[in-house]
Amino acid sequence: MEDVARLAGVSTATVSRTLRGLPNVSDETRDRVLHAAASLSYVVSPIASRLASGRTHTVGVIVPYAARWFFGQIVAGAESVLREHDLDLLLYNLGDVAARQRFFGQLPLRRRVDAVLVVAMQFSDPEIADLRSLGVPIVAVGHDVPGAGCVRIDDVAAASSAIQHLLGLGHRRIGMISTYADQAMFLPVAHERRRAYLDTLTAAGLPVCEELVMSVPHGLDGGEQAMRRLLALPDPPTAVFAESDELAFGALSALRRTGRHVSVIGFDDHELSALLDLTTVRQRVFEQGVLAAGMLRRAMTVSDWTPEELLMPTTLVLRASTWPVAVRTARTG
Amino acid sequence: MEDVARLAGVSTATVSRTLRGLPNVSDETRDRVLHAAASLSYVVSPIASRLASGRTHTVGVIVPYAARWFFGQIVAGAESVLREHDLDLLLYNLGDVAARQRFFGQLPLRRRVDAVLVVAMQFSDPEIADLRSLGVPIVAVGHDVPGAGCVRIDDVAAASSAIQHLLGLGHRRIGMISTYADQAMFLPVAHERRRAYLDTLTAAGLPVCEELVMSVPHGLDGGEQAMRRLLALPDPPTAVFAESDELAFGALSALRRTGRHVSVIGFDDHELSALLDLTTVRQRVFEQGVLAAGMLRRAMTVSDWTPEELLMPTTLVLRASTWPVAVRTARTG
DNA sequence: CCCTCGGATGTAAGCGTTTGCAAGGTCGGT
DNA sequence: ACCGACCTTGCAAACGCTTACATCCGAGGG
Repeated sequence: MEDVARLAGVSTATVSRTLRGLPNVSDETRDRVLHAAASLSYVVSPIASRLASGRTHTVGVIVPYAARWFFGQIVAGAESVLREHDLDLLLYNLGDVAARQRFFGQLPLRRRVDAVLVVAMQFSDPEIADLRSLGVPIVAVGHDVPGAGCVRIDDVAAASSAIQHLLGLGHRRIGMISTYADQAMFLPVAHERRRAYLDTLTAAGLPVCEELVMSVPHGLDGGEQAMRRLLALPDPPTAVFAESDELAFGALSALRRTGRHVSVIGFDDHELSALLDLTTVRQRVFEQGVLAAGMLRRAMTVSDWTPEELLMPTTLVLRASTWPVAVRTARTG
Repeated sequence: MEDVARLAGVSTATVSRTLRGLPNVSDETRDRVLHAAASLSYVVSPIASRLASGRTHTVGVIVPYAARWFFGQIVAGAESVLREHDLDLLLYNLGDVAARQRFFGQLPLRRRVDAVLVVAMQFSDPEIADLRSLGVPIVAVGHDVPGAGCVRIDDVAAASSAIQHLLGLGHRRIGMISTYADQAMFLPVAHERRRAYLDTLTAAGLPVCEELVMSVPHGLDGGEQAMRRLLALPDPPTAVFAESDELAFGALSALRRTGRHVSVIGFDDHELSALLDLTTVRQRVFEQGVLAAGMLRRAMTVSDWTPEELLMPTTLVLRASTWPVAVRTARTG
């Protein structure tokens, strides 16, 4: 920077101001500095800049499973807007208990980020307190975190619409594939969607059969296993609601391999759902990442930011994996 | 840090040495410092540390499509080992031409990373020169970059084995779905796999029909579109080799919707390939990310590191999407 | 008993920016 | 011609560490 200053015949202070586009630099000086910088192919050292300014220009992103489709989309969405504003994104993948404990044990985000994005993770109160202690704004995607901004869908309403759809097709014995009992890392949506399932059935005057709710680890294998167990029941369901499309894929797989026919509805509208003709509840995932990043930016820029809440719409996407209950299986009208 | 030093009754230099685990600190002093740091819940400022030491503790990762399965796996694999060694990972998504031009225009990695990981991207000579000018070690995943380390599979051999499989099933009219002509961002593997396709057919004494090689944008839609065009040919292929599983999925979709029957073989062994019964060439993607990160670490640690090359094995995974050519379609033996 | 050597510790000079403050200049108003 | 307001620019003190170098000390060796 000194070299540039010398070449342009100004002080480093002016170079700094010019390069950051601050006002109060005359046009003529600005040109000279920019030329000097260009001719020396100089770029500011982000590190020194961060030290001096006290801003890290970085946001921490905490996800449970970075490699999973949903989280990949969120992160990609957030990345696209953060990148545009020259903000770095630091990804923390807390998929297993060990990683999580380490994370909260040493809190590596301290002094390191200007804001935090939490994606679909359920935290305990002390954990939330730890996060809060970072002293930076927090935005959550997919669920509420006390004191944090939030971009999400109405999980209960969306899941309920899925069940309504099945009810509308005449199904009365409806199963669910959930991950709610996953000890290692339960997702908040698991509980909301399960609750919606239970409440909607109850509201429809149907009995709730505990054995129809399977809890399995997330993923294809989980879905397959759950469906197999459902099929093995003495009185199997005629339709199944899966907490996510990936679970639904597994369910479809089990059905295909066993030659059985059960309506399946998923959740997310995964990029492959159309291919598999899966009826599902669509949410715009990438866009939620984009919006969350926008909110983060606001939180970092505006001095008196208060947590915002953004509710994204969902759509029921009808495909061939759900159909009216066969007359002979129907219990009632 | 001053506070810690005061509390422990030592100088900041000793605190620094202790906290970084350097030798030449007596056990007794070490304990005192650690206690002091703990009681003040002090952590070093990574930024100041980086400024002073001149090391960024960061590796830049350049991918063409962050949200795609393959790249997600690579990044997750790399992240898992980098995180373990407290290295930050800075993701650059150069999916479109604009992002790419911006990237090479301002080279935001300057002064910002200690190493670079390039994932399956083809660069022009000037672009490679730009990367080199960063003065840090470079490791590529999925293909060679001159002067860089490399973790990859033998694409030609692997693709060739796919074709051999089809030939072995008696197929003589074999199509290919490729992305080689994608102007925006061609992947190096597109060329290698296409070349393997052409060479293997030629070596088998078969004529190469240009019209059997479809180039489409990557993704499900691309695969579907390509298969539709292949099916529309006067003399359609009896088998198709897809550059990636995602393209193959699209192809399967087209087949299902049109009710036609063509053997399809993919490449990658995507997590959903088993579900769709897709025969494919398996490569261990996540693991390549892990290994690449390990190589990066070596490159950053060892002073006289020279580019290494790691070749990963691939496996042909036989499933139900390929079958012997029907007698009536067979042209020869 | 003196000298040397090596390990433990302290001192202080950076690392490359940002930014509060002060200085100098310009310009319009009176 | 003078004054104040405003704009441009420079000065220099942070920012919070790392690290080369100096210092001190006790232990061995001669």
